[in-house]
Amino acid sequence: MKKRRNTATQTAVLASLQEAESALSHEMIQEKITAKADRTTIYRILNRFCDDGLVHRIVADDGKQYFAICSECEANDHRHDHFHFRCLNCDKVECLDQEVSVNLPTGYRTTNFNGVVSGYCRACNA
Amino acid sequence: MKKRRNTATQTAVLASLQEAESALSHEMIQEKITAKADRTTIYRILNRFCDDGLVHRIVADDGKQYFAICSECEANDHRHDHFHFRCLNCDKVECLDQEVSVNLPTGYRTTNFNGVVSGYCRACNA
DNA sequence: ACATTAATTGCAACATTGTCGCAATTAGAA
DNA sequence: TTCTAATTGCGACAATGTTGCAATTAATGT
Repeated sequence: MKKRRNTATQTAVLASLQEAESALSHEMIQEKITAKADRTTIYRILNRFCDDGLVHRIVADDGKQYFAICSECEANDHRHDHFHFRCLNCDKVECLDQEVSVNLPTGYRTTNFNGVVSGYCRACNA
Repeated sequence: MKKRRNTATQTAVLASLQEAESALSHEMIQEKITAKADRTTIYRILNRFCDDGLVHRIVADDGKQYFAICSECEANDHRHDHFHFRCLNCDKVECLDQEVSVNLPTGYRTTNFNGVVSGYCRACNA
């Protein structure tokens, strides 16, 4: 693993993800952190977090990337084979803790799982 | 359902999807069809096909949209709750016929399923 | 065959998302 | 403090997808 430094922006991004109860897009993060930081920097920080296995990336069905802390990954060998739910109204992306195993044809090798279900969450479903 | 017309481009796009053994991105379609057509037109045709339930849209983990004919949907009430596999090397996106049911928290309503697994297909895995 | 009407197209412009190169900062170690 | 490499900010860029609007054109009726 490459050597890392501690910077204010980095800490702020991490904190925003830790406080969040759902996955955050780059835009949401930028709005959350008070310290002003360049768009590019935040993207780079997030990519670094992903590389380091600190955070995992979800590509939702809006084509956008969302990021969430790997809360239980340290323990269980870093699997992200669970679904996420994206609310079409409030844009919240949250984890559904339902592990899924996908059967692949022989000879296939998988490196990434990305399952997103979208619809309306309880708050927005009224 | 809105009234539709038959045009050459539309037919060509549909044919390219029917001939394909996998889901196609807009770009792949444009390369496949001989008739020259504007990028915008193809996007609009594909959106129309989706609206009409002729085709379904997959958003892969590269953030791009892929389109595939609804082969078995006429019959079984139009569910797309199966996974797709995207090869990181040859970019092919194919259906995995494994139906998945996702358990949602109460009060949630889902309108769209989007499951993509990526990795290397048999041909590219060598 | 012709006229009418509305669906479709092409073009330009635009928004958004995400990445990259490069010079300037800056955290952490010596 | 000094050095080195990680990080940042800025600008530019690529890619994807959408929209407005004028021009075509397929399908319908006469």
